[in-house]
Amino acid sequence: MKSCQQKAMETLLQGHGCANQLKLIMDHAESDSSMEREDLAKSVLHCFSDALSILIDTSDHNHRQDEQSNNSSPQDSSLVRDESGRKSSLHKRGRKTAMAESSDYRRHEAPNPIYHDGFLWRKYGQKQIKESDHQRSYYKCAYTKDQNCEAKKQVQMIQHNPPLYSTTYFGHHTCQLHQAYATFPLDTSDPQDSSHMIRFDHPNSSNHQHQDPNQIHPKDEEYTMSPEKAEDWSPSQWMSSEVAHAVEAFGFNPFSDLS
DNA sequence: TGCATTTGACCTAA
DNA sequence: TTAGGTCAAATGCA
Repeated sequence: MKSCQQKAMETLLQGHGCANQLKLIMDHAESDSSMEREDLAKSVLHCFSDALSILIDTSDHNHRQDEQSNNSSPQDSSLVRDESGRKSSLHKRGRKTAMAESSDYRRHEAPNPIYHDGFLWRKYGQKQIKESDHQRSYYKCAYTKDQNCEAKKQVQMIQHNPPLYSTTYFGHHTCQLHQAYATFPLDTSDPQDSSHMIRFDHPNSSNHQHQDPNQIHPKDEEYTMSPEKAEDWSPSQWMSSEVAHAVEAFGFNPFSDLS
């Protein structure tokens, strides 16, 4: 397992180096290096996506090991317990069973729901689950139709205090994610901001309307970000929780040098 | 006006 | 019959 962490660290360090190079190039924006910037942006995004995959897999593996040790009873082996000790219906019935038992099923639990995990999601449903006090949100890849990508995820609060969210991924992304990100817009209208923040936006998405599809509507009692608060955003707030935790665990912040 | 989200209805497996 | 998953019209926002 340690090798996975090391692999993730190496990937993050690689991304760190690319980000630094990008910063240097942007500091000398008068030079015609748009191609180089694009390549570096690609590299940075690729590194974080890879690290993210590694960390999610690692987290999930640990979680399953915990479950196996906690559920030593054979008849309980197919059940997942949430933090309150309640047996989740995740593996119990219907389509859920087929989805959950597929090899493409990955689950992650964190104090914050994973909104910015490097992929662009579109919410297509929300449901009150009988055995849970909280609603479950259903997301599918934004490129489901465009690129026939079948990746999906479910986000559900499983514990209120302290908050704990379960994010379950189903299927693999078959969309050309990195290709799409390669052309993401860096808003150079404000050089200060552009040198501090790399946004994981897609130019064809409606994010240019400042409507983040991953942002939960206030109605959901989830999180929204005011412009004042956004100024105080640290990487741990806008990166996925996995990457942020890795940054903290490995004792460096790849973006701290960018200011 | 176009887009994403919301939400009630419908579908389907157990 | 029940409950989880999905669809699609309605709604809201920029």
